[in-house]
Amino acid sequence: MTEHSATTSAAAEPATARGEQTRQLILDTAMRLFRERGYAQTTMRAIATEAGVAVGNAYYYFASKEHLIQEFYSGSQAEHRNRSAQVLRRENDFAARLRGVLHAGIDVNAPYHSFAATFFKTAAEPTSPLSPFSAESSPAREASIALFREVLEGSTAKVDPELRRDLPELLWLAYMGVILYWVHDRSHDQTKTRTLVDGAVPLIDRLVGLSRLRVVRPVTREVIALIHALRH
Amino acid sequence: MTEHSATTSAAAEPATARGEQTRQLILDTAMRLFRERGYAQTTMRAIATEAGVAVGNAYYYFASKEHLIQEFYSGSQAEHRNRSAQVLRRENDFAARLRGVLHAGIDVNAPYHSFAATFFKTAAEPTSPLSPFSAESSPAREASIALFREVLEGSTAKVDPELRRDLPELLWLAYMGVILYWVHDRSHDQTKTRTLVDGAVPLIDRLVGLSRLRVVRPVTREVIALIHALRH
DNA sequence: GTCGTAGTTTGAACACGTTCAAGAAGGGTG
DNA sequence: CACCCTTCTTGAACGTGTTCAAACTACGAC
Repeated sequence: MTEHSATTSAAAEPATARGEQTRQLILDTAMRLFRERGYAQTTMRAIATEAGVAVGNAYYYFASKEHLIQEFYSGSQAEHRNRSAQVLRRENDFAARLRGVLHAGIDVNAPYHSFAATFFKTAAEPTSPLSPFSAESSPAREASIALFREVLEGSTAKVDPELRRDLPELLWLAYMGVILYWVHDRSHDQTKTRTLVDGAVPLIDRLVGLSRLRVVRPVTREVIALIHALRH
Repeated sequence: MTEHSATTSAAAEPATARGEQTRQLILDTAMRLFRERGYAQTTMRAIATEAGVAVGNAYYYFASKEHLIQEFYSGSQAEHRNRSAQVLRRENDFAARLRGVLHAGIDVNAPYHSFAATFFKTAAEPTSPLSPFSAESSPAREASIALFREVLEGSTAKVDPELRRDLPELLWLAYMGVILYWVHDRSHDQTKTRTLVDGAVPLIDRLVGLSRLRVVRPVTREVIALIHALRH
């Protein structure tokens, strides 16, 4: 499963109302137990029992235990967009918009911090479909990048036109960095991650502003060329 | 095991020559099988059988299957220091030294790229003792940071004195970033990671050089203050 | 030589994720 | 109503990581 993926016996999309209901029941039960006991301490048997179905039934709808988490992932992403929309409507300063969206991302995920670690563990594995870089999560990634495109485009920021095209992806990458820090953040209520955001945003803002200066321009070009060469 | 660590029934350090021998035999067998078949495809039973011992014996010396990998981790780190030493003796230009050490890091790990992903998966989990940020791998981390301190101190680079103290840690962090990219790098012979290093090093070099300029100084201070606030 | 103890080794047993062949429900078609 | 076919459900069985009580080994003390 690790070295060769692809064999994932794709779980079924429910085709009937009954199916949809069962799927939702299993998912809700799983999420509840994950929150109550943690991911590792929640067995598939426990989920099935609590949901009142057979173990195999869970595997009819979800290819694996980890795939149960992917659901929460896309759910939280939608919620992230919602909460960001408020800030984006209010602000038009680039730094304020970026800061708002980053904080919104933390807000949305905060309730799951305790088992986000487990999710992250899987996501970090390159062959995993849950990896934020994988083809399988490409739609989710694109949606997230689109959010940062909106941060930029709705703002008054003046940016090197060539950088403008790639900046949303870079901001998304920075967001991934924030998440990475957040996952490891053991401080109370993850306040340190807030500090990181509040400290990093002005720096990014200044950097982006500088990108247009004639002296810095060549460096900007260099960076852009590099990330183009590195993209998959 | 995920949410609450600590319970790790610590595996024994061999106290006799016989023990030392068995431990080494198990480790060698495991590493061979990992390379031959990949991590996931290698069962503890297979390791035990091939090594000619009982399954339980492997667990006497290694707390878990993943702990077998930690051994390779510290081994590769020693090898990284060795190989870096050659470059560090030859060069005294900061960029050249940094580039050399980063490439050495990739060289050393290249043979294990196929299953480094699995290792990384575990290392990414915050609660794991294998995490490069964990207390348990603190000695390894310190050793690695020391390597980057040598990169800096043996060089002719002029650096803001306040930054000088923290720069090695930042370089180590950049190295972690390179490794992160490398793990996900699917290009032939991971040539893209080489591109990343060759592209990023001049940028870092320029940035470090700028840190002393009167205009940039306040930003430098800001960055330093931020990373101090964020350190655990 | 016998005993005691620390160190080592064993393999059956356990828990959990996952699979799969068999069957049940549901509902359209004649 | 009888039939078929898709969709869904079941739970026993499998493979694998891990545990543990019991046994074995080595070796110094007496």
